[in-house]
Amino acid sequence: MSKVILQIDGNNFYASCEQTINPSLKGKGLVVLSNNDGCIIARSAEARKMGIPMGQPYFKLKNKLTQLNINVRSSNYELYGDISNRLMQLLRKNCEELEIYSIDEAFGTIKRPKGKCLYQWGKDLRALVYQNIGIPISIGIGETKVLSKISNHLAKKIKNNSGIFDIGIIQNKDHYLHQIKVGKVWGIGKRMSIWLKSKGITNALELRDMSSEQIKGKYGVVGLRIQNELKGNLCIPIKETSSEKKEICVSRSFSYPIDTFEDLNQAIIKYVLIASAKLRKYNQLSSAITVFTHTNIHSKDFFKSEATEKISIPTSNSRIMIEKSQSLTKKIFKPYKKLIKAGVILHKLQSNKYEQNLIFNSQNIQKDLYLKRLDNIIDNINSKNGIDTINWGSTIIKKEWSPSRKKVSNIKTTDIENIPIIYAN
DNA sequence: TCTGGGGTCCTAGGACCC
DNA sequence: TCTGGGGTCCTAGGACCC
Repeated sequence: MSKVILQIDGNNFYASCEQTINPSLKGKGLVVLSNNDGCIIARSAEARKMGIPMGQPYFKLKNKLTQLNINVRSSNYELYGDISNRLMQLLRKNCEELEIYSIDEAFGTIKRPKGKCLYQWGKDLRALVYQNIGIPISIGIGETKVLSKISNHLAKKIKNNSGIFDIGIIQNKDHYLHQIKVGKVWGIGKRMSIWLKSKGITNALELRDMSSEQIKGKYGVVGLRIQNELKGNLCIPIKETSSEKKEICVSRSFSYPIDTFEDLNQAIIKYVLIASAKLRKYNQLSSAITVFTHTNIHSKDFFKSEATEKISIPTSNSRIMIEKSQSLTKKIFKPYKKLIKAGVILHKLQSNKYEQNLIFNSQNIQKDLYLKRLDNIIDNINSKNGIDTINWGSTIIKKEWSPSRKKVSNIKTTDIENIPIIYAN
């Protein structure tokens, strides 16, 4: 028995989620848009076949989508998050280890009975997931993360293999690695691709067999690790327990450019509240906060601005965070700049297990406790009734610049009223 | 007119220390 | 006036991921 790495992901995840809660969309052209209905971030298989590209701005393709009769949805992250949780629970039951890598993707491990292909095992898991969650998945199997990623890619690419591929059982992998373009290898992005191509390296096979010295010289341990993984040596381990977050970022594009301090300030306060609520949810504290904003990145006079402040006593308290952010917002604001986006980053996160008390000032202890209780009450109410149910006075704002989601599916799996009814024959 | 949001890891270089 | 060598910690920024 030897351990193998599995790489499992939901096919066209956001589109599949929309199809699951609204089966009339199944088998049809469908795209899902990013926040603010900006870009296309997911496509059903049918939309893909019709030639709709990924990541393109919606406005450029609006007419084409209408012509082709393709359905359009704004993203509904509450729904996708809920389906993702259920998917991961099911995968965890069926793997020995599981690392949740993103909303639609996980790495797992299982033991391979000596010399045995895991095709049937994958086929059973796939059927189980489809039956319970309603989402089609692909399964890639290999000796390392990089190889299991390639396997998953082949699982999708090669027809008639039911979304499963096991490269780990193949002795001579050259034939398959040759088919994988170097830019498709996990960890090789745009920059590294350009450099590799300039050295005559165009596919995964050539990357595996190129000079280690050369890649190490240019990209250090990062490059070397990818090459080693291609050779079948495990260098990037499975991180089973979802390690604590290192930073939390909340940022949004506005529905139209803003240029007043008041608008920026209100946006930042709102993002600070969302970020500090997340921090409390993860039982963490932060000791540094950054706020940033910028104008349109595609414009000639692109302007960006950011500022950071340390927090001497790590906290997750909304009010303290708002106070800190206020001076930062003043720093980053510049008049007459057409700002299209702003955000907040909380960093230097730590567990709240060892939270320091304000031992030097008994009045502060009282105030601290009071603020914590207030945060808890607001969090509880908002988690049950929606993020905006109770808000701080400073965030009661004119809403026009808030990101727009015109085509959001109004069905939530978290709301019993919205659960689809299925009639048995 | 309109181009997402949220992360991680690594490295170089500065600040500081002895 | 001359001004070493080695170490750590922190930060900004690059590159990558989904």
